[in-house]
Amino acid sequence: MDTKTHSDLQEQLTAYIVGKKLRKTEERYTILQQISEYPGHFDIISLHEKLESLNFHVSKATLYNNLNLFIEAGLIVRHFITPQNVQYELRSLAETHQHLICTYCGDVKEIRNQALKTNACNLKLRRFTPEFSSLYIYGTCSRCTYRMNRDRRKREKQETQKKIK
Amino acid sequence: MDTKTHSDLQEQLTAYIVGKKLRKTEERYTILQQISEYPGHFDIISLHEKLESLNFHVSKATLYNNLNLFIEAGLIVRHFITPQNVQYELRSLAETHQHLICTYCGDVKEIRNQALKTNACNLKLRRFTPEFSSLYIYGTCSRCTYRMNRDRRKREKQETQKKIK
DNA sequence: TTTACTGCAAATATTTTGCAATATC
DNA sequence: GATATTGCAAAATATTTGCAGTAAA
Repeated sequence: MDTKTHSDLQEQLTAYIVGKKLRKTEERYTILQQISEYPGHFDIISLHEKLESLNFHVSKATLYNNLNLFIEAGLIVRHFITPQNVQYELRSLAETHQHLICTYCGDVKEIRNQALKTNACNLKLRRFTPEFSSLYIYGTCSRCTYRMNRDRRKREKQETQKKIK
Repeated sequence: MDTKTHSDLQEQLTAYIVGKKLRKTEERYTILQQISEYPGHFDIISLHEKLESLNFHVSKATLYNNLNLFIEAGLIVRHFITPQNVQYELRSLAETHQHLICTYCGDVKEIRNQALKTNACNLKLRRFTPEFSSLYIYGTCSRCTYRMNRDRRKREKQETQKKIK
């Protein structure tokens, strides 16, 4: 685990909390600590279970509240894969990759492609200050491509046999 | 309204339906017709109301089913702004712009920036066939920036007056 | 005639909200 | 001491599912 990154996160959180005159609660720092240990995406349920397994009990409401706080503080980002599949990720991690999302099964993969990195955050826009950008590439994963081809072949075979009958 | 685009859409839908051995229902073509008239984003509720106002009654379930079908057919795309704010858009429109999403108020704006257009769909990826890509730029809209600065000034003023007392 | 599609309502899943208790500043 | 934060449960919201009836092929 990259402890430097984690203490950076702590500092960022503290700066945000102090700036907004909010309160430094144990929950906030413990939740952030656990988030910093994820090597990639996580969802609310997984995070809740992770905390429970450490005997650190927080309510879902508190998790939601604090994840929103972390998003506003720029520490994490939220990926809306589907309305039923919302994933969170450290912003510093999210900046390193793009997402492939299968339109059929909803599977998410990450790719690292330098050519796709946009300079969206350096844009000078009127009436908007960009902080972070995400590129989502939708398409068909190999498993779904295979499944669909197989189903089509099966269907065509049935058609042929019907005609023979 | 661009009728050429709309008949293109109809043709695409028919091709998809025939290819998958599905059925050409009145609902599908009427829903698609109404979608083609949107100049930008729309959500399920707006679409439902639009259809109701024409005395064309379809259930929400049918709308959801068919929007999913249209997505699979590549006619429309879905933008997950937040879990409570899911927007749809003609794919041909979505390809022309990028999205600015305010982290604080959830407001969505569109920008057209040629430099940000990626060639993600031309990528040769292993185990994935890209169809469509979306770039989301998160940040702070001018209204929220203003609101936050104003609140901070107000807070600081209160602090000062407290010390004076 | 087969079965995909639709409508309705119930079920499911996720996130938000209200409020009392607690903890931070 | 003032009030931000938490936990709990209820409420609100969005989407999916099951099933009976309808309609396309």
